[in-house]
Amino acid sequence: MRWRELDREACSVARTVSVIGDRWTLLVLRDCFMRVRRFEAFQARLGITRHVLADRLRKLVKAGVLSKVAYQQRPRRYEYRLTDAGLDLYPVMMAIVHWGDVHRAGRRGRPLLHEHKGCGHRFDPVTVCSACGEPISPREVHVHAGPGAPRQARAPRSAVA
Amino acid sequence: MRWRELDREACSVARTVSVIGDRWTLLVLRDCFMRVRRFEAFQARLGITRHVLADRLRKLVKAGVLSKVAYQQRPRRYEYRLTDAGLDLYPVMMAIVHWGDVHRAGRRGRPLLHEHKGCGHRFDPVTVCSACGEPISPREVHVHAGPGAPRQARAPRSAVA
DNA sequence: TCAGTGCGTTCCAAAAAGGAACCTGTCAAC
DNA sequence: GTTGACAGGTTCCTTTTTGGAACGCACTGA
Repeated sequence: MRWRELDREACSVARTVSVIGDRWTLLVLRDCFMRVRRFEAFQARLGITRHVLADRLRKLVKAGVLSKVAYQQRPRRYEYRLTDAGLDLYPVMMAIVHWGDVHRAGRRGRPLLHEHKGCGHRFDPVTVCSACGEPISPREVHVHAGPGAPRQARAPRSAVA
Repeated sequence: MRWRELDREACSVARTVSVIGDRWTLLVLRDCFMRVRRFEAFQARLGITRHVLADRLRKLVKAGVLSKVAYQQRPRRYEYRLTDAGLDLYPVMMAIVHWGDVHRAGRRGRPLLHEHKGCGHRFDPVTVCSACGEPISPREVHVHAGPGAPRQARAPRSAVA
């Protein structure tokens, strides 16, 4: 299977991965959430080659995750900002950060701490059920075929995808 | 920056991405959560080349996300199962699935539906604050340097990483 | 002995990434 | 009016990583 075919799979993981499933793309998005917006800034922070950066930004714009906004005319310059769809990737980022905090913090501890402005406390992200509010775990979830399932899909009895 | 240097960054996103930030790795993990465990099964489902599959499984085992368990002697055969650290990636997977469900479902609707055994309802994953239980959004989060922050880090005033 | 199964490895061509230099507008200073 | 700087790319060439198909090995069972 090639990269371009991924988004045609009847699987939400495959479709999302076709947008963000790349090491540089994930790091670019991390920086976007840290309010980095300009080509030179991404390049300096990431140490990515300019060629690859241009490619990734183009793809993210095309995917509707970033938008290119002119911040100056003559010469015309653009910055890249998260769209609403891009902001919706926040739970993905937080889940990634949290896994790293728990499993890769090293002996010095986690690099950053998060504070929730709403309640004023340090916190960790927790994934809960939208119906009952309890935290979810793989063993407590059943999966059923949805309306967009491939025809004749046998119910996959799985925990996720 | 090369792939191998990523895990030395003082950033939980970079460290996690150095483990799972690859299109095939994410799809392999998706299948792991769907109870796929054997080399042939991954290969048949994913259409990944055997070479790359062997490489990704090796890396995931080395990273402590999967473990190799013998399920038969003579000839010795192994299957790959999620470790506890691997199971902890569940929130990442669910966040990815959910983004795909919302933004890439297409007109037929989402491929799969999730049911929470605990409460018996269909649900979506929601990311909440561990302190107050409210859903979190990028604008409501402040970031502070933690104990593992790089020296002289100016507080990055950012939403995530 | 022969076919089949499970899990890889090897080999080669094609695609993607790394690295450094170069190009294009525009302004401002010398 | 030439030189430099800045922002945002593009070009060119080399090194790595994939894709694809074939092959190897250790068994089993007929």
